[in-house]
Amino acid sequence: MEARVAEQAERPTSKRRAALTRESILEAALRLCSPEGGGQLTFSRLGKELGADPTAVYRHFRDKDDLVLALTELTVAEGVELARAALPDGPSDDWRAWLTVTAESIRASYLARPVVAILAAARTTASPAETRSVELLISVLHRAGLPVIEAAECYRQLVDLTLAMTQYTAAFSSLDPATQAKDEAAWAVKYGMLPEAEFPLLHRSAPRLTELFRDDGEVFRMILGTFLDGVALRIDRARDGSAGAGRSA
Amino acid sequence: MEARVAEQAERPTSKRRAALTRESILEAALRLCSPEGGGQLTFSRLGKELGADPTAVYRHFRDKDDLVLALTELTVAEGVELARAALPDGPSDDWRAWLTVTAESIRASYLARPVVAILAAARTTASPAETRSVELLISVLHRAGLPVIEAAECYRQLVDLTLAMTQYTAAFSSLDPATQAKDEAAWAVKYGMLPEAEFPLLHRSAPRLTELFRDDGEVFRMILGTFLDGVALRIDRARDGSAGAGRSA
DNA sequence: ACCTGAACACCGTTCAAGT
DNA sequence: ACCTGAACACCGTTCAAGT
Repeated sequence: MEARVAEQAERPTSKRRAALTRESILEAALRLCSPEGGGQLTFSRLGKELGADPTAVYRHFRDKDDLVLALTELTVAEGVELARAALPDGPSDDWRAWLTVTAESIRASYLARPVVAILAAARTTASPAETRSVELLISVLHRAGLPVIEAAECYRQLVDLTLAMTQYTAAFSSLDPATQAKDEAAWAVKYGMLPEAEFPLLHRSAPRLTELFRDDGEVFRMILGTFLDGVALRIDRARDGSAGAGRSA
Repeated sequence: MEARVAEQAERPTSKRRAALTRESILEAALRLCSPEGGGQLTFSRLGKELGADPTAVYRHFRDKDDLVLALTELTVAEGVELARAALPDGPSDDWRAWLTVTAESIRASYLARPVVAILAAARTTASPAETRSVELLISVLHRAGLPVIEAAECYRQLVDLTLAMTQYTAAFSSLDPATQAKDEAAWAVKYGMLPEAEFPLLHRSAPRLTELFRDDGEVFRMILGTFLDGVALRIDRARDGSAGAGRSA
């Protein structure tokens, strides 16, 4: 027993590979998923990063989906943590700030590893971090004035909107630069050169649209703003009394 | 000359393969992309569908991205056509109906071939059908009361929101059934069994959330409704006069 | 109990050879 | 001018063999 321990500690400087564990594999995978790590997640690259045979990962994860789901849990947990750090303790009454910070935090943690966004934005892990965060979001909307079920529907809208936009952005920015350039050219050139006679409004707004092409974050922030204006309207409606169930103005 | 024409028409019933053209390839590709066609687009399947060698397609499209972009143009054109058919002639003054129908139509044409949504929802082709539709959308918002640039920003928000949600839905529904079942279980089981003491609101709204999991269309319609409420607020603000540039309430 | 490495069925793409 | 078919560099995954 003692001899084996000693043997293990014997060559601390030699390049013996770290024992493969779920945690060490997830760490390596997160490194690969980040833009600095190349942003691509394959068994081959993962094996190289771990100094092990690519198929060794199968001893710790059933398949790639299993691995991706575990990465999603970590990503969601990080997003929730980011949001909590940016918010005052406990759910304040500023529901708008609360929802904005939560949405931006989730988006940021996914965009730090775009592959995860592409492969699993629409997946549900039902991890503790996730369920606690959902309960909190619903409570913020409920305390703002929405009935419970409507608050839950509203939470769902916000999260799906955020995840969908995040996946959309991640998918585009993961295309190779030459392909992205094709699209940028479509905006900058084709939309910029539309004849004023036939396209009077597009002619005037093309510069702004090209600007927006170059900054997805701006479009997301605008959508979030408009969406939350709609939520505000529903909250006002719910507070004004139980009557008047009409939808649109 | 005449002899060759006669020769070509000679065996109309024999199984001579149709000449490979850009159009015939696109038709075959659209067939494969539809759910009934299997929903997967690969050169191998495409070659089989065309009765030709898989690599023959490379004589008509530079690479897969070129093919996908052409399919995207057709999809957008179909969406625009769908919207026009559902709307009265010319842009009416009911901006809300206009935007709703346009968003639903684009969504429907992409979901008829989910692979295209997954691979190219975020791409810009700047095709004539696209540019004409954009000009119309901006004009509807402008006539509703928004300044041109704000109308353009609003168009962009609506389209990105719609395309992102469509890609999100398409990506999830293209997962194999076993994988989708994992997520459904997360909602129906884990969320349904949360202890009431710790999760009072989730406990009450879990049934509704599970319902929403099963119908993405419903979530999209709700998001669209909330978003358009926000747009209505901005239109009111713009109409009330040029003062009061504040964003949120 | 865990890891290795060959093997398999797929991808998109290239290129020399056919007609 | 267009199509064929072998070939290449990748994917995820399986499985018998090692230790």
